[in-house]
Amino acid sequence: MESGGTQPKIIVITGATATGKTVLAAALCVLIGGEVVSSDSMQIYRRMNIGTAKPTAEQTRGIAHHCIDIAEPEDDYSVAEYVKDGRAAVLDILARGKIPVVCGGTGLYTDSLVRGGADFAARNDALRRGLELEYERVGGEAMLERLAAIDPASAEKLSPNDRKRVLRALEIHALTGKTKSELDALTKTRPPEFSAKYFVLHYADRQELYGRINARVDAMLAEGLIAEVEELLASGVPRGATSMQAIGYKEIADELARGRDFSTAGELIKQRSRNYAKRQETWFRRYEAAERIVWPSAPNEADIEAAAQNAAKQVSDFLHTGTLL
RNA sequence: GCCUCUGUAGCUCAGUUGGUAGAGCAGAGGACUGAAAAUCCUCGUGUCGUUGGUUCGAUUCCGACCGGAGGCA
Repeated sequence: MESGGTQPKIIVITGATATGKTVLAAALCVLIGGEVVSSDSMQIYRRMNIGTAKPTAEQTRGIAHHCIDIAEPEDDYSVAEYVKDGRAAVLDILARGKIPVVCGGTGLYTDSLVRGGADFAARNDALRRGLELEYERVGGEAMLERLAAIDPASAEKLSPNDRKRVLRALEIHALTGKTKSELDALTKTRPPEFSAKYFVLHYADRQELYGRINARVDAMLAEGLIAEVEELLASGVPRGATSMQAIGYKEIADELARGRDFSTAGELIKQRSRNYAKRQETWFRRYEAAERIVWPSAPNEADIEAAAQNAAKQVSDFLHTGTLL
């Protein structure tokens, strides 16, 4: 792979919710002269602070954080925009001679940024609406058959119930004349835009993770998550907005409209967060070359500092090696 | 005290006109290329409340008992 080696190098810190990404990223940046580029699909939105566990002033430790608070909750932000915004932030950091540390739990955002490239068609709302109506009318089986006729490779991997993906594949074809599998193949053949060193955070066992998540949800509720959601709704953010699909927000919004039983809603939020963390873990399995950081069962400041020191050393090795494939 | 309904998977409930049972949710695992904190796929043995009876055979029918809900006094 001698075509590699010219890509700018960046660092990635990821892990399921509540694994301490934010704190570690800041500690690492302090040591290596880095700046954080968030790859979190919900911290993007302004006025959504408590429920997205946005880094607090003392957590950032004076380190610049990019791609946070860059959209309004009523906007429907997406990966497409993120790749642009994140890329711009990374290049800017690099241009200033600093090290970009991409930190966040949204695997698609992280990997899309690293991979780069924008061969795909941007989403087209009018077209998508039409496809959705069509899906309602003829059903998933029929839509999947339609996809199979033009792009059998993609169709084979999808379930007729996976509405989003079936429609997106159809949308890509309608917009570009090319199939999704063709475009996928294209992006796979060319090297990623950035050469990234991944660190993935874990707890020794799942129960530990779940306990952390549960405690964090309780803390969010205590810090005023309900009021935060009420304010968003009062200011006119529609309940169907992408931002309102965030775990913690949709459950509270539902409860505000219904019984106002916030302890039940809290349990639901914990459960959904646990489900989400599991999905994240599944996603991270693909990072075979990643450095895994496993926390001791009750990590304290010293543990975090030690992990940061260790990571800093690996970052330095990474930065000084020639080509990495 | 009497009457009615009810007791089946961790939870909510289906069901078997008698041949030992199945959905949703939870849980576990997996996928994921511009909506991703989203979306989707796979995995279901549990004394069918307890105990007698009828029967070749009962979770299913009958009786008693024990929980639960409602009604009448």
